[in-house]
Amino acid sequence: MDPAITSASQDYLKTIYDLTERYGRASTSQIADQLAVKPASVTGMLKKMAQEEPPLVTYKKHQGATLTPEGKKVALEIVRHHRLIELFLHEVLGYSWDEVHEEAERLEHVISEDMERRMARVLGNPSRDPHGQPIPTQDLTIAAMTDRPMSELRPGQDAIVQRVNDSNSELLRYLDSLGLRPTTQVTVIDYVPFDQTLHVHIDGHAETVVLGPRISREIFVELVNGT
Amino acid sequence: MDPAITSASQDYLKTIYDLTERYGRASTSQIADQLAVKPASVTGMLKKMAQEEPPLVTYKKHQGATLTPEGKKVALEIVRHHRLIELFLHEVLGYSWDEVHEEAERLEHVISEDMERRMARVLGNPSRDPHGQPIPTQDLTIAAMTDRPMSELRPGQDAIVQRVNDSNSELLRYLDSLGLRPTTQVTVIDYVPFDQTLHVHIDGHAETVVLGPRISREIFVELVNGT
DNA sequence: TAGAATATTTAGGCTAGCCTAAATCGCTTT
DNA sequence: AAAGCGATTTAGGCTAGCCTAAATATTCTA
Repeated sequence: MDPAITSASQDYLKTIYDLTERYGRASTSQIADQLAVKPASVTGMLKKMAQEEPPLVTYKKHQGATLTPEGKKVALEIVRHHRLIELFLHEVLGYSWDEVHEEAERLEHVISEDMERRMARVLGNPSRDPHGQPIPTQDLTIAAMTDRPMSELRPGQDAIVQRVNDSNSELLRYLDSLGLRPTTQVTVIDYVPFDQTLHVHIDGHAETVVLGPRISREIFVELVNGT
Repeated sequence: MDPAITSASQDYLKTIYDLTERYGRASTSQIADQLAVKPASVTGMLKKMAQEEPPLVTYKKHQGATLTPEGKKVALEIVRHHRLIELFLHEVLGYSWDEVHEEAERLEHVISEDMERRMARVLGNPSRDPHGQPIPTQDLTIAAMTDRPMSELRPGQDAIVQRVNDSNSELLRYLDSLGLRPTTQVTVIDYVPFDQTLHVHIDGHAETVVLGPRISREIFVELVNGT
């Protein structure tokens, strides 16, 4: 048994993938934050993972971690598990979109490849999870996203919500109460640079809502035509 | 965090429950066999589990382990998980009855009570798993079985298969090929004391099959009327 | 009742992942 | 160039679960 790939290392790989997607790099302290462990523990774990055979991460002191191609495969495998499970829980077992993440976090490490394929088939080989996040295909390629954070929108622009980060269930419940979900169309009415708030009209709703940057940065949208 | 109840201790509790049901007691070496660990490890683990607060097992040297009421609750919880998952995999994801056990062994430790209830509802609060084993109810009571091992049948007796042990997938495939499943009716044609084989007619099949004691002890049947 | 079988104890070792605290290193930014 | 922050190292400790081997104890069975 060379590699093992424990639950803990799967979490590290997933986190590194995630941070790299979102911020371009994965620093020790960011990883520590996300996994709720201490930076010293992360350093130790990264060193160990980098010298496994085959190595799943590349680690250079003071420069955080990068996934090797094999590491990225493992990460995408877990991401595929996670998102398929989320959709499955939503579609088949009636979970709401704010309840699926926690359950998926535990299940993603224990389902077989067979179960993964069966779920995918029952769901019709879906391409998005309940939050609009793309699901890697069975051969572990993931659709490139062309959307942008809603925080970049400015007054007059129309956009359609594509996806939302899934890990904050309180945020998800709030967005749901506002009617902000994938496919929802929004129009920016106003932007206040001082506190970076967007005043947004949500399609089908009378009232305008005000979104701070902590929220608008977690929502990704696609612009509508030439706005 | 007092009790923890790790995956490992759940496995011990389930095994003790199982052995007690089947053989009336759970000895150290039986537990060790079932869990594929060494007897010395079992002794250590049982001692630790017996002195937790609250204790989940009662342990007396050289007399194996017994479940306390709390321990039995935990065991039945896991059994309920296991059997619901097996049925769910079979009904919803199209697993055959010999494929479900292994997947359920891993999933049973990580699903939430919420997921358990949702699966039960989707399945219509079922009372039996794909092997005919009774599923504990949500309040953790389990139907008392009145069936007997097929090995006790004698020539002339008619019986209906109720349930089969689930852990040997090779056996399950073989039984399936014979048409021996829950609800199947059988008639005993002959019994050979020398090697304890039963010669059995299986309803809907022309040929008589011969079952050795290793097989007939794993199948539980209900006698038909006064045979 | 003796020997066989089963169980226990002891002593030590292992992996996996975490933790702490304190010291130090190195990059970045004035 | 110095300060400050982030990262790293070191040294030690922890839990959970296993393992081994050998000695001993108990219970069962012939």
